[in-house]
Amino acid sequence: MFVSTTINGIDAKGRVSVPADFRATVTGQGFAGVYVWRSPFGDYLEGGGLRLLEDLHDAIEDLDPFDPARAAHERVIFGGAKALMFDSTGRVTLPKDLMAHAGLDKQAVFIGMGQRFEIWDPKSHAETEEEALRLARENRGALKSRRRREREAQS
Amino acid sequence: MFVSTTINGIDAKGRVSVPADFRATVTGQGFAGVYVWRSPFGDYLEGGGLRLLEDLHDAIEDLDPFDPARAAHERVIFGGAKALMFDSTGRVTLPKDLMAHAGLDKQAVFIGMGQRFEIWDPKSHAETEEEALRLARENRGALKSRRRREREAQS
DNA sequence: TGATTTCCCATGGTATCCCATAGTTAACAG
DNA sequence: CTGTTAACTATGGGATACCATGGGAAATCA
Repeated sequence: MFVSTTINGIDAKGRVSVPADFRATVTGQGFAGVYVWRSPFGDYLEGGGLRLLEDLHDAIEDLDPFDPARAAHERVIFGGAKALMFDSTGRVTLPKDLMAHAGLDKQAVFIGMGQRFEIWDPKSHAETEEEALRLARENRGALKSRRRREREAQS
Repeated sequence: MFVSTTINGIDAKGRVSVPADFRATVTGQGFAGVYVWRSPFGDYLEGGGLRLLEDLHDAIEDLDPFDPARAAHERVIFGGAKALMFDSTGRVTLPKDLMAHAGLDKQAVFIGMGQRFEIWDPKSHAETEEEALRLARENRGALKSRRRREREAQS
C-alpha cells in the first residue's frame, strides 16, 4: 500500500528517487519499477506497480467492448503509461512529456493513495491541498464504517 | 481494540514507546507498526493498525470513482498518513512534521479510542479532557444499547 | 561525432539496528 | 507468606546501514 507524502529532488538528467517505502511495496510484484501515466483529471501524474496495472486491465476487460469509455481508458492508461525501471539506487528518469504534463521542474511530490500514487509539482500541489482537505471534511459522512456498509448491503 | 490512556516519553531522536497493549492489538494484522496522521479536527494525531487503513480503503472504494470527494479522501487519508514501524523494543520514531502539528515535545499521551487511537501533547490534552467529559455527559442518550439498536433495525 | 541515456561509484546526513540499564509485574519455590 | 528469579516494559546511547543525491564513464542512438 502506498502511504504518506514525500518530496524529492529532480536532477539535471530528469532523475528522481522513488521514496523507499514506495519501492518496497512494488518490489516482489514482478517488475522492478513503476508505471506512470498522465492523469486525465489534472496536471499531475498517476502511477503504481505491476499489480495495479493488472487490476486495471481486469477492470477494463469487464467493460462492454463497444463502450467508448473502454477505448478511452485503454488509450490513456495502456497507451500512455510508461514503464520506468529503478536504477541501482532506486531512481527513475521521468520522460520529458510526462514532466511537461505535470509542470515538473526541480522537485516532485509523491502522494500515496492506497493502491496507487500521484506525482505533483510542489506549486500546484500546494494549491490543491487545501481544496482536498475542505472536500474531505465536508464529505466525511460519505465514508461508511464497515459495520454500516455490511448492514446496508444486506437489505 | 485500543483502550485506556498512557503517557510515554519522547527521547532526543523523536522515539516513543507505543504502549504494550496497543502493540498487542496491531500484532497479527500483517504490519508490525502503526499508521499515524494529522487529525483534521485539531492539534493532535490519529493512528491505527493496518486493519483500520484497510477498512478506510474499502469505504473509499465504495464511492463513485469520478467523485472528486473520493480523490480528496484518498489524498488526505493515505497521503497524510505515515507508516511507523516498531523497532526491536516496540518504539516508533515520530516524524518532525507530525510532532509539530500536535505540539509534541518531551511526552506523548496515547488515548485508546476503540478501533483507532489518538496522540496528544500532555498540555493540550488536559485542556481538552474536561471539555470532552462535559460533551459526553450531555450526549449520553446517543449511545444506544445493543438491544435497542437491534430493535430499531427491525422496524 | 555529438548528444543522450544508462550504468557505476562516491558522499553526507539521517534513521535504523543493536546492545545496555532500570523499573515493574509475574511466576515460583521455599 | 516471602524472598528470589524470570520476563517484559520503558528508556538511553553508540554504531551501522540505508537513503537521497551528485557526478563521471561507458554505451546507445541519430
